[in-house]
Amino acid sequence: MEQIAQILKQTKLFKDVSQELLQTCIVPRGKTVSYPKGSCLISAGQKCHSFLILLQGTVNIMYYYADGSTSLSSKEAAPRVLALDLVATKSGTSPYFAVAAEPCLVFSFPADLLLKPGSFPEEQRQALLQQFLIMLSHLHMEKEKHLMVLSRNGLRDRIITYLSLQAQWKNSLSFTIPFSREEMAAYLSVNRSNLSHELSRMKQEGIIDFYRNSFTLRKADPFLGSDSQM
Amino acid sequence: MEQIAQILKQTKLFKDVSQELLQTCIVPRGKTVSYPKGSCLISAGQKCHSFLILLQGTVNIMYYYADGSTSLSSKEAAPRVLALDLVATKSGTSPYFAVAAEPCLVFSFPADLLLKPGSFPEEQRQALLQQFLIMLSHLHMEKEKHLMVLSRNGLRDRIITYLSLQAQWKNSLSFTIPFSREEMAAYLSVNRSNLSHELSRMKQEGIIDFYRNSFTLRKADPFLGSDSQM
DNA sequence: TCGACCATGTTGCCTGGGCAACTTATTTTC
DNA sequence: GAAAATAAGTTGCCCAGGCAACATGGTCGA
Repeated sequence: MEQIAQILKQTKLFKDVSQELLQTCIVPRGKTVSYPKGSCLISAGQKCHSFLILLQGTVNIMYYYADGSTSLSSKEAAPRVLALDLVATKSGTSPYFAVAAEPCLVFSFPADLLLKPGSFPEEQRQALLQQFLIMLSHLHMEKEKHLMVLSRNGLRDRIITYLSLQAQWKNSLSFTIPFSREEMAAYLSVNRSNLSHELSRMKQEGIIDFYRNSFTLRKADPFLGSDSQM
Repeated sequence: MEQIAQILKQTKLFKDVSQELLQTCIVPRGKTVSYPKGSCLISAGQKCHSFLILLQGTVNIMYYYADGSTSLSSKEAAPRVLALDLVATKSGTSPYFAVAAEPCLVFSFPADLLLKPGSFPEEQRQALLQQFLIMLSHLHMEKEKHLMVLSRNGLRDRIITYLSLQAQWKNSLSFTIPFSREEMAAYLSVNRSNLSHELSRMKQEGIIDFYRNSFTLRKADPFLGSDSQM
């Protein structure tokens, strides 16, 4: 049980909160649920007014469309706060699915513990709200980057935009991405085999180098990477 | 000069703040700048730690790429708070350009007026931060929707996804969109003439009806629109 | 009322990239 | 460590949609 508070403290949200406080104010008011691989932590259309803390496992944030097709928005690994963006809205209605990519353990507690005064020392609560705001804006920037990628039409342009943003974010021309090829293709919303093909071509042309999910940009990339975000 | 406070109060951010308070706490600490059509209120890479309040005019939020191509993220009309998403981040670095689509008048003030205590009655400030959070999450949802649209590959799928989300948002099968055809094409990141063409085809097939920027969905759309967002 | 201008709609050509079918590499299982 | 399973890379076909060039209709100023 103290394990929960311990993992909570590893999240960006709670990093500055004492484990004791978490143990007394948060842990007793939430609950822990485990999800088998493939199950949904959050479904589109569902309302969510609780913070979900991913204690163990990884989840994919995905969009599902009427015709059965899907697309990958992001991949989140424990320890991680989910549903940040949902709890701040009035309705809390999710546009996306959060799917367990591997077996997950999730601790959830009502968002009002943070959003409303009372259940927390007020000063702490203010600090947490501040942190919440920062995390939300961070999440927002991730979406902006994704939009920048998907706004490009050509396959190669999409790849370059994505890799450049990654390099900028990691502040290095060499970096690893969190995706397998298939996931990368889903994130870029392109055909997997074409993606592989184009990557090979770009390697041959000396633009990039890569092995699996490790990439290196070879030529000066179009983005003059100063500091990136956050 | 009181005009400024008056327009400020029309924004979602300040709607619950008295005009007097705005006049004393905000207006004297900010400045007003006018931008000719086509000029940049915010450039990508630039740091922004001020709230920008669009008093008059409209701006396009756009991404610019190295090869000169652009894409349209959104269109904002006065009265409106800009740079919401930037001020919450540490660096405040913008990934996008805010371009005056018509002559604009902008009032800006340091974000710290809200983010840090001192320059505002504390209770008011808390309420404003709360509102800020809601607005940011709203903005975030807009990006989510845009992502859902751009994740679709087919032209028709993109159109349907976009129109369905609009219908859901407006809570009606008939609605107007804020875009001209050209802007709509830019938002959808598709070719304008193909967009027109496909729209016509869809009209002929009885799926939709439209005239200019007024649309009506004819057939049951794939999204079971309950309440949408916020 | 006319002409100029801009937004929207139409047509056809051509290619980028989706898709399927396959090969090769890598990891897992017993 | 061989077989099976999974992930990555390769090839070719073919059509959706980018692009250009043009047609139409709507708006505005004189």
